[in-house]
Amino acid sequence: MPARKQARNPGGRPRDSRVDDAIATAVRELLVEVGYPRLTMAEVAARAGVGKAAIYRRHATKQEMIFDVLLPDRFLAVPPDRGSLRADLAAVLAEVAEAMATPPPGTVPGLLADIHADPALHDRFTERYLGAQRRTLTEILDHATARGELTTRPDPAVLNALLVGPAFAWLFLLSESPAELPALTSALLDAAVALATQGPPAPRTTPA
Amino acid sequence: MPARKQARNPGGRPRDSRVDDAIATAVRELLVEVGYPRLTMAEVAARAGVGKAAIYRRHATKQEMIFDVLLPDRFLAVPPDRGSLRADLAAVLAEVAEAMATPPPGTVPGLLADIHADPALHDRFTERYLGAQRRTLTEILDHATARGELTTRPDPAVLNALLVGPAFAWLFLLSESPAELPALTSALLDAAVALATQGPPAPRTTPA
DNA sequence: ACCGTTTTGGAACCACCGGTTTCGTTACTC
DNA sequence: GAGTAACGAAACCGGTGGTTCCAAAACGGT
Repeated sequence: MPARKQARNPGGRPRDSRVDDAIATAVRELLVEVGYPRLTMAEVAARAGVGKAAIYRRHATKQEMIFDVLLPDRFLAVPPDRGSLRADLAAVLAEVAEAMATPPPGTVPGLLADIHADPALHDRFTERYLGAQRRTLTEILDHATARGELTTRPDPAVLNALLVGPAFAWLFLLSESPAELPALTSALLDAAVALATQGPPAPRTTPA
Repeated sequence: MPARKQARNPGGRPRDSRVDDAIATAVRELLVEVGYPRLTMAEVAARAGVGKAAIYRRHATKQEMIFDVLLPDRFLAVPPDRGSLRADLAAVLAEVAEAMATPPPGTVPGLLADIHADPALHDRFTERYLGAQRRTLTEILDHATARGELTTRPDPAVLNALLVGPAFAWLFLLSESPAELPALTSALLDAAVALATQGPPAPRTTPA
């Protein structure tokens, strides 16, 4: 049985918050140095200067440890209304792009593989990350609709895939440089907003 | 030192091709049943009815074994000219989408994580997969340019990210159903072709 | 001041994994 | 028939994830 995540204190020694920070820092450093598959719990403990027991008291498994370090609770807050559909989408897309581009290249795919392999992790990811993102996009669409910027209201999931997907493929499938991400997302946003305001493209004249 | 991949026979017992098939089948089955991270070489050997030595005689590591099984040499052949930009793009996109959607959900992210962690694998992936895809897209753009379907010629890597990315995110980030992939890619193609033929969208009137 | 509770770093422990090697056997070429 | 290499099976090794135990230390309640 994995260790519990939250042991409430009616008494006894409180947790040392510097241990939490040391673990998180060690995980981030080791992800950069050895990559996701070669990260070991023993090395995290050694790097952080803590015992393995202190780690397992906070995180049940290696996968959850990395998940917790990379996706803290305060991920994707309520979106501020920036006055236009494009600005709103640019803000959330920039936040997602930065979250994907910050850890070393193999980290996000590795974490996704573990998420797909473990139903419990998959559920946590769905609520914490996808749910928040869906709510954010829905709110952005509400604002755009109120402004009259939309001719049709797209499905949030489809919109999410269309916006985040290219940056995703750019970084992890093509292994291209994060430096060129802003240009890619900017062009993508121009195209998406143009289509959304002009209505869907005319049906093609040549048969498929 | 890992075992060699190709030991040519001037004499001696030839390789049993049924062993190759048994290994590939076992890998595919086990990927479905236990997922990428929990696939073990011992179980592949047991499932295939084969000794571990026979596997390592063909594939140097577990990562390369899965890579070889999932991305055989004959991946992405020369693209037939289907007469229109949309049809050409639809053909290559359908092929890529099928390759991503066929193995179980965690497989592609897991393989990508290993590819990013191992420079040798990364090189093989870049030439075998990305190189072929880049050549295919370049050829498609040549045909479209000759037909006068393009106002500006996009960069193949950007085009690749814009086309494949949404399907990528749809399957592995959002964990949505592969059944709805054709609708997603079809709408995406309509939009992309409309933009490519009409020229880039008009610059936005509201400031960013 | 004392006691019970909990966390601390450190170390030991276990089952298992990836990878290599060895074994006797089998199938093919020269 | 001699030589060679692949075959299935099994043993082996270093290392890993995860669990548990330990004595010391830090806190709240009384």
